[in-house]
Amino acid sequence: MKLMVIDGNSIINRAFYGIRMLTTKDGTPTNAVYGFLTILQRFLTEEDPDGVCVAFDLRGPTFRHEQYAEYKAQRKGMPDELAEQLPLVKEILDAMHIPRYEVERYEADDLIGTIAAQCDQSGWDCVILTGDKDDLQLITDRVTVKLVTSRMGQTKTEDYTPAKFQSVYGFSPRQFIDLKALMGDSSDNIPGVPGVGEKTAMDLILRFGTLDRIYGDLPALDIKDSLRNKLSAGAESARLSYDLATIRCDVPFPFAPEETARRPFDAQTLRNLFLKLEFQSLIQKFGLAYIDTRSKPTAAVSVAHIQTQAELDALMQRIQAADYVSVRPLDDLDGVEIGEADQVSVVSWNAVGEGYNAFLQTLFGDSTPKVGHHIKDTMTALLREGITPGGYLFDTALAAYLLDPTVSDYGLDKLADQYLSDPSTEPAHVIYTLYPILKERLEQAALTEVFQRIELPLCPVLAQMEHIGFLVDRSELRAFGDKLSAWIDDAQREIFHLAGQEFNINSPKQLGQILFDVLGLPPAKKTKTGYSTNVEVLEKLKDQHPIVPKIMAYRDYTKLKSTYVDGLTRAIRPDGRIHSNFQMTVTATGRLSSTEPNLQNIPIRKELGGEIRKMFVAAPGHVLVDADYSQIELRLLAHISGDETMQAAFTNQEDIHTVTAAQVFHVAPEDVTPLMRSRAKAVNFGIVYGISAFSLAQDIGVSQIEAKMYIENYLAKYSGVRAYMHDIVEQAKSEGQVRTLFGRIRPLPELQSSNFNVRSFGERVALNMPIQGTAADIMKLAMIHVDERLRAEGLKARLVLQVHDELIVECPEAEAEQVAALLEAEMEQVMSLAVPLEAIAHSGKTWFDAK
DNA sequence: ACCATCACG
DNA sequence: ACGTACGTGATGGTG
Repeated sequence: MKLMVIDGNSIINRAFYGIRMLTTKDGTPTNAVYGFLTILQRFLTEEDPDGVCVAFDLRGPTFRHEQYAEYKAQRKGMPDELAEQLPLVKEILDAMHIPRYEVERYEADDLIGTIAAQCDQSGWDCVILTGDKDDLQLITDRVTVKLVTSRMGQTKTEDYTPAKFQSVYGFSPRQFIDLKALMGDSSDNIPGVPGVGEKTAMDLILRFGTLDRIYGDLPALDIKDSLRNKLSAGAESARLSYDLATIRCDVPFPFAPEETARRPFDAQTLRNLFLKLEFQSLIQKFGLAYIDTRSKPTAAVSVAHIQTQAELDALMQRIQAADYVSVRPLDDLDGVEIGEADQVSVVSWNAVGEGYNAFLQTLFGDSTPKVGHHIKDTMTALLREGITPGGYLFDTALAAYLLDPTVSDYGLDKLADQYLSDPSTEPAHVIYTLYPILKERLEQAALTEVFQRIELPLCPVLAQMEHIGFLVDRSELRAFGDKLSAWIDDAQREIFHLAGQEFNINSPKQLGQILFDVLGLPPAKKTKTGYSTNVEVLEKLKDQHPIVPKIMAYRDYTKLKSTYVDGLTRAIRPDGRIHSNFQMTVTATGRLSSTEPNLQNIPIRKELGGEIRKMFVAAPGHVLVDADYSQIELRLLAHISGDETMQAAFTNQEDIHTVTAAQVFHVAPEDVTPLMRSRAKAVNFGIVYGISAFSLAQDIGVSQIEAKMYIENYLAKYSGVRAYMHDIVEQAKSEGQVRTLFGRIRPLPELQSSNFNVRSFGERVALNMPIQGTAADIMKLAMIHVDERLRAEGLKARLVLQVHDELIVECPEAEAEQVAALLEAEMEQVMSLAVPLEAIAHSGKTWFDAK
């Protein structure tokens, strides 16, 4: 068994002086509390002790003052900002059910000594967490000290065992007292021997061991007479210091290690305290984000395997009488699990046969209220089975995503661990139990609107898109692939010839060796594994050796062949169409992602890449209508920041990059050159991403000084943007998160980091997420409205793809114009901003032609 | 499993 | 002084 005992005052002191000041909105200082809790949480995790407790000093005089009036006499009281944080720490420890000890007339050290001695007696190991070296004297085979030091905001610890102590000091832990008796301690006002400092004292202890040995035979000691005289004169002082420096291990207070046994936190109280102190990141770290007092212990869950039609009928009757049930499909809908309050029923095609399809029809129909987990996926599977899904109230995965979109996995096991006090092992029952809890959590986080208005209604739209897929011209794709193969062969042959040897061009390692070792070209950059050979590096080298442009062409061809021609060909289903997966719970900003295959990164920027888009086609007699938002993120920046100059540019339908160039370069708009416009465009993008002069310079190839000037000019002209950049970061720091205009959140624990890079990243995200995320919200709403209108107007047109600011609809040729107008209108009218939203539609037989 | 690279908004 | 723009996914190579 292992006990961790914490020197409360010492750790709180470290935290106070080691971390920059933090306060709540009403000015309560919190940095010491925050630091203490961070350290506590870290070592509870790292050490995983069986018991934990904290010892504190009390304000009044101690037995040492009675012995020696000067003891700690000159020590100033702690600053008010620190003193007022102490009761907060104690309140939090109480909510964590961690015992804390303070005894009149004794210091925390003495309590720790006594606790350590008790552990020794009871056969417990003891770890002392402290920032105070004095405790090193307590080290034994069972007692170790974790010494905390904080430098530059980084908390480090050193573990002192007897061996470690011996190797550092050269003598044993108990002799630490002898050392202090000789050298004294100015901060505690322990006198030591006048005239003997650290160096002399160390030397004496190393040679003679203890105070007793030194004074036992002072006249015969082999030392200089001057030192002998000092020791002699200071004898009484040394004895006193020895006494003062000795930590008491027999403080009369009742203690048994068992009483420190770890207990669950009072999660509700703790959470409320953290909310009051604005410790959003700690709510996450301590796993308090999802607690709910109303989650009661669940009754035992029975599992019934439905075998007969009669059982199935009985189940259906219960389902229709219930407020809701949970549904979890098994093996591609060959079966389903139904969750109710105290039971789970498994229904499978194998077991019930005939009646299964009718059962599914009712179960997934509009009039059966139900909840699920990743319901969009279930809906897509249902459409494949010819069933139109409806009646979904809730999706536990989507809810968990909205509560924290930065999590990588919303598996049921994980959610049960986080949200439920008494996790059931039956997945369908977990969904059933999670529903009311997550619903309440959404409400508390003000996320209900995003859930009800955006995420939930988007599910059937995406399911429909996945179900329909995008038609691909397989034979054209194959023909293009054959062309690429021939070009790749040619390029490879020439590369081998120019290199004078064969090697794997796809291997950055081998390519680096050829370019920089064999051919002697100058390496421009390195990665952590070797030379960098990326396109920027090759671009710089392309005039220095004919092999370089060949390699660039080879890379272009192989990328197109492997990822697009071969990759997409593999994804074509028997219906000739590609059915991508639109993930709703992946991005931290609220965007969708597209996988297996990814249709959101089909080439367009380079000419040859555009060929791939020509393979995405409309069915015979149909066309594609493609509509995209123009400058949606910059328009949102203009709206959200309130910058009137930028708003005017959009309201007057001016070209934003040209206007920006005129502002940044101090010229009239008609005098803006293409180079100026393209640089201004880079600045506009950079601003949205949370710009730095370094990166902007890198991006557009100007000096850092020049880039800095562009940014300065930009922010001088768009002063509302400057104010926004400042204000949003401040707001994010105080709230621990940012929000889109529709209320979607992203937590930002990075802003609390003591690491400069991590914190800077958090600041950039705080700028960007409200913009990128609001654009995502707007697009999702547009999709819901477009889908609704297409159906309401009886059109055959259907959405097939979304690429963040672009929608693609496939429709009969005759519908093209109506659909184009409908798309533009619905996209533009999603919401009214301080600037107009603009969407432009084109149509064509291929995706390439429809842009 | 991770890295480097490169495709997109 | 820090190290360097936001959000993604697929591929081939490597240890």
